[in-house]
Amino acid sequence: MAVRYEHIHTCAQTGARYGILHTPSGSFETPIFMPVGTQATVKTLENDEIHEVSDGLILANTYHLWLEPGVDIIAAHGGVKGFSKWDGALLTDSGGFQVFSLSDIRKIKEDGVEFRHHKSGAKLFLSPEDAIHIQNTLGADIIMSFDECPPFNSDYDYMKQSVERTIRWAKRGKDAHRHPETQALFGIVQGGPHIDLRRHCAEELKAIDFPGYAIGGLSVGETKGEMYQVLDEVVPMLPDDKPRYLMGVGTPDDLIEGVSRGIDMFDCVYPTRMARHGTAVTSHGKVVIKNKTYADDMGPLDDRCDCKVCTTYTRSYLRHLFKSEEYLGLRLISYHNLYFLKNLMAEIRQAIQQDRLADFRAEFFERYDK
RNA sequence: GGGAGGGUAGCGAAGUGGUUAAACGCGGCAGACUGUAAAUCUGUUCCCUCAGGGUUCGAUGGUUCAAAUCCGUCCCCUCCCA
Repeated sequence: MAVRYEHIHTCAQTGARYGILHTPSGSFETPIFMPVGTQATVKTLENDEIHEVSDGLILANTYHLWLEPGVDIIAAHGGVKGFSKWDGALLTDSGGFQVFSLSDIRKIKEDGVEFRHHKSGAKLFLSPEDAIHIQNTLGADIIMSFDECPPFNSDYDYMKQSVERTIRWAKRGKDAHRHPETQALFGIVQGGPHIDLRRHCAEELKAIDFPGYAIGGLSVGETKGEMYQVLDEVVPMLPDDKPRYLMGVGTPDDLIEGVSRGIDMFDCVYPTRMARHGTAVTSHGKVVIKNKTYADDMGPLDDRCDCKVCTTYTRSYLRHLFKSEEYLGLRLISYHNLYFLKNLMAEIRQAIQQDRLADFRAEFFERYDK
């Protein structure tokens, strides 16, 4: 197996897990947050900075890299890591989410998905086998099953049909997988809000046997309460000796709630996108740095943060960078936001080991606004 | 001195008798953003006690039921010719 999960401790207060994820590119403490670098770049940051603000495991996206620059160019570099010169660990998403997010220009068939290129309009086709083979070439340590991520509120019959297809695609993907010894293929549990469908999907995927399991189809517009309910039900369905990955989740509160429910891995665009749009994530909540109130604010972005941005620059300066559309602003907030989540996860891990995650959660929300 | 064109909300710029507090862009002020088609999108932007009311379109005096829009006078700007 390419990836092995070593369970070390369960928080007595919450049931949250502390463990170590062993991968071909290193071992990582969990729970872990993984920054997203869709186009083989965590937007605005360079590799040495990514190391500073992450735990060394990041994402890239099959769909986008397949289209641009194409598999051949990446293969010529020996894979995504050779291409971007990222020397940490890597996970690639399969493109399943893009089937959902580009839904107005796709046709889902049993054999795969017909897309229209979102820029050129060219007709493209991606099968579960293609998605795995592309990921085999991209060369990530962890690769994902090609799933369908339907809208949360899809009607039951469609959701059932979709889940069945996702299960069949998962099996086909595993059969097509060429490097199971160096790349761990994770299955993805779908089913929307329907617990029976979630259970069915989880059982079938466990029967196929994957080295890790993801929960998909969440953080797609449903309420937080709905998401937590699904987690409450679904996490216990997953094996204890395998990593559990909640896809697409990354607000500070959701990370804490997810960990408390037994999740080990997260990824999210949230910190980097918010940063580029001018919002910092801090221990006190969101700071919309463009707001006039920060024009003459001599304080740091987050008075509890020790990252180089918070220990160097004033809010006033950061606001100035955004108001004058200077690139440095995007970089600095991106850096801080990721650092903040990295630090948050480290605190969470420590709290789990000390059996005090519930206390930590209470303390965190005490000062965290909204 | 002669000729031509202009002065509209913070800026630029439409509008040339009524449905105009006045298009649109920029700027300003807010909001959204969760497996990244996103350095994007949305709202708002004369004043107030804001489902209503009050003052506007260089100034001033008229015409009209009604004017940013028509007429008179004045002020200012740009360009061309001397």
